[in-house]
Amino acid sequence: MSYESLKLFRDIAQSRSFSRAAAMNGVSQSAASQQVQELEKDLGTILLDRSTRPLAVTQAGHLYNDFCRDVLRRKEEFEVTLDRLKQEVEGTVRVAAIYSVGLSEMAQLEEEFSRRVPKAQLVVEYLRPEKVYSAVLADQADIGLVSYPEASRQITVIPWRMEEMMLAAAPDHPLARLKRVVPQSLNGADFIDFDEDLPIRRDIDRFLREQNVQVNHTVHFDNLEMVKEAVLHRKGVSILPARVMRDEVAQGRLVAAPLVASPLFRPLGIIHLKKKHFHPVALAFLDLLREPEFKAA
Amino acid sequence: MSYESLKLFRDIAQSRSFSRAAAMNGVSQSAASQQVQELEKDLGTILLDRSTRPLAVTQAGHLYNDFCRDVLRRKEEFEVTLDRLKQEVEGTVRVAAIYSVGLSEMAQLEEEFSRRVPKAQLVVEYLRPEKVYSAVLADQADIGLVSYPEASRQITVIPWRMEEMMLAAAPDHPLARLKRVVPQSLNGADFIDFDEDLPIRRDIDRFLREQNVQVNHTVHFDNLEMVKEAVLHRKGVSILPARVMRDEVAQGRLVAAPLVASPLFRPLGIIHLKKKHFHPVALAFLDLLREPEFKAA
DNA sequence: GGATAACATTAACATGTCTAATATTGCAAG
DNA sequence: CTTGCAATATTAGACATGTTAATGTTATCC
Repeated sequence: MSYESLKLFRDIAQSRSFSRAAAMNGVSQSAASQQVQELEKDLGTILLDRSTRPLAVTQAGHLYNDFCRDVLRRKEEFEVTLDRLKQEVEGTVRVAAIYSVGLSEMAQLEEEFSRRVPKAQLVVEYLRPEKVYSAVLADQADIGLVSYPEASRQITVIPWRMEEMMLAAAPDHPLARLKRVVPQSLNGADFIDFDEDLPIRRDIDRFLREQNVQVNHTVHFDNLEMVKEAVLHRKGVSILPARVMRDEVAQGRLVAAPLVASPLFRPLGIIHLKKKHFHPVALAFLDLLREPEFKAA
Repeated sequence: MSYESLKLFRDIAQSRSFSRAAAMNGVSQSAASQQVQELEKDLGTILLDRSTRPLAVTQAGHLYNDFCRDVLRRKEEFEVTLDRLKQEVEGTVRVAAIYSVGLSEMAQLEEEFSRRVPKAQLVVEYLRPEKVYSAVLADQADIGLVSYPEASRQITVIPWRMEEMMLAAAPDHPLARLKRVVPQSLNGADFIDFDEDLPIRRDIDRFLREQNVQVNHTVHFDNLEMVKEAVLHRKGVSILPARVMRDEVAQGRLVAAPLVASPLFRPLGIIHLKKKHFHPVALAFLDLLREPEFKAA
């Protein structure tokens, strides 16, 4: 049995002709005849009465014809539903990102993406870093955007961009007058930290140690936004990615000074399940992410 | 696609294992794997996620699984309905017979048949000869029982039995005293005829002519029962099949005397459509009809 | 009763499907 | 992190199934 056979029988029963139905289905009359004979042998019943012209459909033939119609209709239904699902799934890219990738950045990305692939839908969710990992692991997000990305058994990392870190200070802070900062300038300054278990904290600590700088550790937070907020409120200085301060700098509420000598970078990465099969739309989004424009932004 | 494939996929999805489902369906694990791969290629979608143990059914996989279940259920339903139809149709033999085959004869046949094939049903309809032919032609009867059977383009004849014809007379008729009748005894007798267009009439006329007998034609009827009735009422004598007079002879209401010299026979035949496909139960009935017991009765 | 149009039959052939053997992969235990 | 086990994937060749083209048979019409 095959869908072609079902359709063929249905057409034979409807047109009351083997040859016409065979032609309709692009097979020879012989094939049609043989298929029905085989079918009748299997069922142990005559379905069509060929001893009259045009042929007659027997009672059992009508039952089988109804069966064919029902199955073919159900198949159509399945195919339509599947297409809808494919459209839905394959037209959507689900991204989980940490807050600090920047909303304006993502808005720009979304705009460009919908321009290039108009039928696609981009769903971005902003989550705390560990939630980004679990969203990707649970296949609730196709792609994750995180800082200091970590690969694991199930997760693959694609390096995305390196964000330059700068000294962050309130405009009226003494250090704010410096256009460019040598690390030693920070000696003894009140410093706003990240929590000790965060990779960014380890990176900054390493940097300060290498530069032989001793800062005055004051408060610490588990996320970048709170650190920035604290700097804004003049609780001290910190070292933050330049890009996340862009708005505040433009508004004159914050000063970002490049670190001379040895610059410091925060790596951002794209993570996804190793086993993930990306559909074309998702691949298009990945391509977009990796273009210089967005890598550099 | 085949029902086996549908069942296989359903079992894979349910058991969440290729190998178990393959074993259940009596095929190799390799075959199961290949079938699903082919299917996924056709549909352009992943149905099962094998990168986890046990495997996971994707959203599309669930859709397809539902489709499989529905089709298989519909197939079961069809098969049950078909079996019922077969039981109904193939368990019934429809017979159309002329009146003069004899009710007691047929009752005996019915009894014997239901003893041999208990699940079978025999439907006998008594009709005038031309109605028997049209019932067979219209496939309203599987088998027809007629005298002087005539084959045609669509009808096949199976000779059934030859019924000996005897002189029929009322017990007090002068000819009733004869144990055996030579045709010449009939010379000048009042004779009750069949209508001229009936084969039995032509047969009797030929017989009388061959024997150089001149009878006195009185009334004529279009059927055997009326002729017998007329003889009973002493309107004259006639020549009738011995068997149809059995009851009246036993009751002493009629005398049946064999015709010596050249006996006369009425042929009975089984007729059916040339194109007819007899099912086993019908064949069993035909076999019964053709057994010596019923051929000779 | 012969012509013709439809269905059946046959044999050669192509295609698809299965099995057996083997490679690869996911997972869990050491 | 490696190793072993169990599950799935891959491959090639045997086998079955379905198709075609040619030809035979049958129903119907005139």
